Amino acid sequence: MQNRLLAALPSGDVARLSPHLVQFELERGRTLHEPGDRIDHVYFPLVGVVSLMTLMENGAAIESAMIGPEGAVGLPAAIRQRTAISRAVVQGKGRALRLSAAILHDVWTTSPTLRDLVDAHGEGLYANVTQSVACNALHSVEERFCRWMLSCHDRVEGDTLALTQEYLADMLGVQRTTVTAVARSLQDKGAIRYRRGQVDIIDRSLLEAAACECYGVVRRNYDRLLPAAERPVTSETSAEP
Amino acid sequence: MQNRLLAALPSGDVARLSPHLVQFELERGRTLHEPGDRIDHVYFPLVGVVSLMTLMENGAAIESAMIGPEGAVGLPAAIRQRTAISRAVVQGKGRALRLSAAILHDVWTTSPTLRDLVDAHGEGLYANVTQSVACNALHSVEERFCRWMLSCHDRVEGDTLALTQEYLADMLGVQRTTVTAVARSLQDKGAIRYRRGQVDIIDRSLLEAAACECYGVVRRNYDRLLPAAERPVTSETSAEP
DNA sequence: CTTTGAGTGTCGAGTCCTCGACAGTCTGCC
DNA sequence: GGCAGACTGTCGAGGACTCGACACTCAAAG
Repeated sequence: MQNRLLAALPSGDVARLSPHLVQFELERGRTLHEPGDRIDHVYFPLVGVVSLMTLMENGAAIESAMIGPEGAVGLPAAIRQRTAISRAVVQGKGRALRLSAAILHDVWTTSPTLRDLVDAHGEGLYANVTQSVACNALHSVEERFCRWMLSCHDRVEGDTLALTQEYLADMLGVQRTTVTAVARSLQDKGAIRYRRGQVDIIDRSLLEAAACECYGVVRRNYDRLLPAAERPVTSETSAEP
Repeated sequence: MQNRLLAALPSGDVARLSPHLVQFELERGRTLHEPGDRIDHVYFPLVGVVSLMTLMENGAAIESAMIGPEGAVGLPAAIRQRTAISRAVVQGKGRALRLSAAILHDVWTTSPTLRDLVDAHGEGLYANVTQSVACNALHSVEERFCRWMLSCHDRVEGDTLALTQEYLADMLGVQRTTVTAVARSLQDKGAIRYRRGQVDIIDRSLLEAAACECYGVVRRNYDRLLPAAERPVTSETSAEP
């Protein structure tokens, strides 16, 4: 699996960037930046998920967007040389390529393709957040739970997600007991199976049926804006086993 | 009252833009663009509010952001020559300056100040939407009602807002009966007074006390990113009568 | 092998908000 | 002046989610 932004760059740009791309292990729970931090590095996930969290004054943190191999963490802020406005937390184990913001900015000034990609990424991210505004106001916890599982599943390898119900409750901004009830119900339906800190996706189509439209809307947006993923993971394209 | 983006431009840029700035009346309820529309014009509100709405498949529309004299409608899409992703609806009567996207793009290519302002506007808007994600998940209807009233009050002249409870219910994504109850309660407290399709703000400090933190967070963000408003409207800066 | 702590199951009271329904009231228009 | 339509008031049943509490279970560390 590869990063869709890097994959879309012409070879000339890749040649200029690659000497500065550093392999970086995404360790679960690690914070990449806090609100107010200056952005010195950009992370291009290859596998794995990074959550962008909005912090509230009482310490609550809720996910505003999820970034995986379709994007990069810190992109707009790095280019504009600004500070971060959210907290970026590694959600699931994975790998990324790290790049210094200065190098990225250099290449950005001379590469129209990179500029286009940065813009496309920004638009996809904005559309994602915009959709979440509506989603959090209008959709049930079960719908949002399923949307979240699917988004996550798209961005990692395999069908097992390492996360606790408490963690997920924070992401969604609800009580743990509510997550427990929803998870239980989805397990009874055969959509997922979970153990301590681990969720297996058993039947993706059941999740898709129970998720709100927001999952598909955001996904189609990215597909429209960025070159196709190397390994498509939509159910429509999956072959029989 | 003036548009903060235009006010921050150097005189050379203003000279190039002003022949193409057209006075435009913001009429309540008018749609400036729909999702998917090509953006041919950008609107710089002088007084009044435009709501950016996210549309759902079932026809529901919910506000993702509010734009007034601190910003512009269609900015990022016009510069990048992309299509709109939300519906833009005029919320309250007002005036704006309209500018062709092509002209804006021309000046943008040569003016670093304009590029900075566009970036700042984008960051403010993104921060606004991000905050709303959390707000919609965590805050009560009364808190969000107050946040909305304050945001709106900042962007119009006078203390009277022309809007129905049904309209506001749509914006917040809740039932009208809930809005009625909240409005009633705030009127009893002496914060507002309302009649058919009209709300007077009686005691702004009561609204501020009942609003969630999101109002202040977003406002301070814009103040940090853009040059100060001509007519500050924060309670802190108000003088005694 | 035991202990410890993290993760999950469950319960129940209580609150917020939904959803549908209908009655009243104001405004503008004919 | 009266009518139609838009706007607001109110009610009540019901559902979704909160909030605090406590018991249980598993996994890893000692």
